[in-house]
Amino acid sequence: MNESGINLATRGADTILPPGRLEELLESGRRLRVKLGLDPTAPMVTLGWAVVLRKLRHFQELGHTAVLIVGDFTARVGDPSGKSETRKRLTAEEVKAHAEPLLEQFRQVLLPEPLEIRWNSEWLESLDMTEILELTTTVTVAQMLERSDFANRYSEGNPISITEFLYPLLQGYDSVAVRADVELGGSDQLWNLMMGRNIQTRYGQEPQVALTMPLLTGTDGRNKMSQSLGNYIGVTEPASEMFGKTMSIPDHLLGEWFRLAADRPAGEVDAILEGVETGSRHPAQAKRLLARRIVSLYRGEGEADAAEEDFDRRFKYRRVPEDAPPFALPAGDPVYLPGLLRSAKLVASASEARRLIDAGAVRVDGASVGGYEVERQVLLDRVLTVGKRRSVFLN
RNA sequence: GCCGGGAUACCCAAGCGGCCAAAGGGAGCAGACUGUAAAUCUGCCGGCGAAGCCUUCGGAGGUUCAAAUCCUUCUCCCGGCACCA
Repeated sequence: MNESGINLATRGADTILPPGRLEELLESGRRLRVKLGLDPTAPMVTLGWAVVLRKLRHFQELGHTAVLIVGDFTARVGDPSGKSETRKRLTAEEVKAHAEPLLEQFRQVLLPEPLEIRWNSEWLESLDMTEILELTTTVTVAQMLERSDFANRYSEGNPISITEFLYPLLQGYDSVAVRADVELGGSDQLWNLMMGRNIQTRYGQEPQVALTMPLLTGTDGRNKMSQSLGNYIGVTEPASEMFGKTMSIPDHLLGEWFRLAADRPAGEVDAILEGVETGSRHPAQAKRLLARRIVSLYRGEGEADAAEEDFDRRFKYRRVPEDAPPFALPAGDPVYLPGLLRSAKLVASASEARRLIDAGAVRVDGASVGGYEVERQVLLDRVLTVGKRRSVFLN
């Protein structure tokens, strides 16, 4: 194993425990089994999830086996990590609805091989009470309560269910089931990953290395990226969306995003940041580069170029977008615009449409519309936009 | 189990018989300025082919010309006490 292999494996990592062990494993020349468990709690892979997925991919690139565990069973238990209250438990149906689309997206980030995809219901569903009791002997209540999330909740008198105590045990058992050498996770997963080590030891296995990645901050620049907060970019989003959303992130996220979202090596990131700091590189230019890198990763360079051109047309030169999806202009003349905007799904309600028309935000081929009634002539084969981001081509 | 406090729009939070589609803040959307950054400023922020009407203030029922506001009841949350240990 050469130096650069270790660099790739550890690039961007937050914590790697125990110290030195990962290097040993990498140098051993053995093909490692690298585990990443993701609970299908939401239907989309965001750039946040992609951070750990890309880390897994790094190991694939080094020839190691990616063992991706779909936590279909654990999603029904509810991970307490980082939570100030009990996490919602998903039903088997919800899990199933999420899992299929997720698999496809996982494959989009990872290499086709070496890849092993496992569902943890495979071994967790059939655990009997004897084995569960066995599992529970590996931790004490005091150890559980050391975790900051539990500690806070306990001291504030908030409820902690026994189910939540079980979660890290089950996740640890996953490591036993797949014989993991390394387990990856977000930095909020460190405790769970360390529990995996305890449990592996209990089952006579060599304990895994725990490698955590920082949690990616969302497009709002404040909270970690999550689907429930709406501050995310999905890996399946169209190139122009990805590009535009990236351009809208606050400047202070540049370094973090270059490193984690665009997956660039530290040296390159430092050079760019230095350029921005010394004024030799404009922040907006750096962000363009970032956006192009991210889009290239998931859509390819061709689409990245096209997305940038589209971005310029739309926002820099304020021209009408070329990729506006078509929408069939309904019969009738004149056209009742609020109704049209609603049925074209550019707005949620006709009331909202009226307000936006009043505010001058609704345009036909770039020209503001004054009233609610518009002649058919004026709309046919034109691009209708609401603000800068929403548009349709009427035909 | 008992006593007390509470539940208001996406979130926080005022209102406590008519002037309430409901103050204020945050988030969000649109506009100005920019670099779709930050900061700042302006407007909007339940629905409806809309001077009017309809639906909303935890659920159900009631009082009243009139209820987010008063009464009854139910559900859930918070504090204290008791029970248990």
